[in-house]
Amino acid sequence: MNSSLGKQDVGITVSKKEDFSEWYTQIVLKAKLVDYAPVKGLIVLRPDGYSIWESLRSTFDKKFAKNGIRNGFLPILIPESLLGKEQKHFAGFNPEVFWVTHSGNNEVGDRLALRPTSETLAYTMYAKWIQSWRDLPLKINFWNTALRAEIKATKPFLRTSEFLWQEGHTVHTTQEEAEKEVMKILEIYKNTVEEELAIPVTTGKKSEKEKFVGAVYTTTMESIMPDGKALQMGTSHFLGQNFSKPFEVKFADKDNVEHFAWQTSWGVSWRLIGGMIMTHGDDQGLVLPPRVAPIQVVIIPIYKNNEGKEKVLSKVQEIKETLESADIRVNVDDRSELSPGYKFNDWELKGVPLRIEIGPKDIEKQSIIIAKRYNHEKTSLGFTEIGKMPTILNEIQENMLKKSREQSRENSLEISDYVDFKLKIEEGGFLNSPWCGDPECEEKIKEETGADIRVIPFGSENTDKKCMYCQKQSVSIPIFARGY
RNA sequence: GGGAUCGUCGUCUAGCUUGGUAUGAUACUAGUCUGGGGGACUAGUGGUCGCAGGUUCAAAUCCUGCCGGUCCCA
Repeated sequence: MNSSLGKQDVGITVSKKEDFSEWYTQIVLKAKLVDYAPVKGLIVLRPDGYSIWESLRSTFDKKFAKNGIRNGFLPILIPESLLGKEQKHFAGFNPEVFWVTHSGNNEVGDRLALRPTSETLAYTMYAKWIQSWRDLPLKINFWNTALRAEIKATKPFLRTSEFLWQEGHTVHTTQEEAEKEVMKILEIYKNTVEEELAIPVTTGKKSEKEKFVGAVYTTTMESIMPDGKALQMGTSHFLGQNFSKPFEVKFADKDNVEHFAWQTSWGVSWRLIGGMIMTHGDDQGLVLPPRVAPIQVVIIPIYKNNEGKEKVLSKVQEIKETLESADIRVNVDDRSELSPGYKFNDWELKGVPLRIEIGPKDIEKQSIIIAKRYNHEKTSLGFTEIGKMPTILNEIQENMLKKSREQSRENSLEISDYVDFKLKIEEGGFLNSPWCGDPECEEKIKEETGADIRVIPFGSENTDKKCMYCQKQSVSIPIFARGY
């Protein structure tokens, strides 16, 4: 372990294939995305991690705004009386709620929950703000954190007691309009995750058993990770009137009759970052899609002791300015105390999508060396072609999505036979298998195989197959998998 | 929910069985030489041994409790 090779301590010491869990932990820590906080289950997001989140946030904000959604902010404390107003909702969240019971030395009257989610609080406010159909639709998004106590098996980004997310809450006059909104949001989620993070997702509905507590139904997007486990990437819920009734979110319609409103809620969290790390990372470290990379291009100048140094550095400066004027995020690694080889490894660990090497030899040849992070391809590029860099970055982005699409396709199977199912689930992956719709079969399958229904893909309903468990007529072909 | 395992300079680690004030590497600082895949030499800096009790003349080491990390299985 502590061999004389110091390099083993700096980089990733296990392989993704052989020890996935340990590999993931090393990446998030060594690429300096996060560190552990002093309290169990909580993490600190460092600048390289946070800027990925900021990038996602700004993309979502633009798309939300285009869809008429504005941002607001809600406080973190919710009184117990409010949280308990919708009973199923409360029962679902209660086991993992952190409670504030004191202010200073005094006990508080009504216990205060650190928000596990904000439906109850948001809708208390909405009830005050909405009187007429003219006040609708009301569409507000909240960027905040949610707290849900995770006692065991915490993992940075994937399972922590506090997580960064956005929660959107919309109110509509009709069921149709609300349901349309649910789908619209899911569409925004899907194309953002695929375009920005280069992770393919499957969209559809959750089963009754897996839906959001309090929702009429939940739509979801699911991804398959390289270790064969499923990761829920985001959900968009149709709440119907389940919350508008207890919270009295009512409006007077054009005919002056009072109606309960129709609602939606939806969210994605920093779990998306975890999915990105798992999907693209390799044994050298993190691999970032260009669109979310804090640094897209790193330039490493190479020179022999002053000889040619000036020439190299001035060319580097010139290239840097060219790239910056094309809106590329560039960093020049001019640390003099480190060798070029060290820098190569260092930036690979951090996942920078493209590296430029430039030294005296290149100056002579009027070209630079470019190395792509995601496929380790190293080629040379003439000075005159540097303007192509934005195109090259776009190609990297697209190819990363293509590559991960292939990966997920390879990890998806259609299985109709339960014996076969039990065998294949051990290898992980998405198994598309017919199901009768009975929660009892779902439960039994979960018990016997550890796999649950991740998503019932749109368009997989109405099959002519038999339920793989009970052999009755099936109603859909859900994706079963073991999940995070 | 069940089980296993770990915590010693920033990082990795020796020492723990058999108590006597902590070893080495790397990193860091300064300088010289280097520089195209984790460089070399010289000289330095850095640790209340996770925390709190207990046993003892004496605790990194033994005992108890707590905190935190990791992995496996439901």
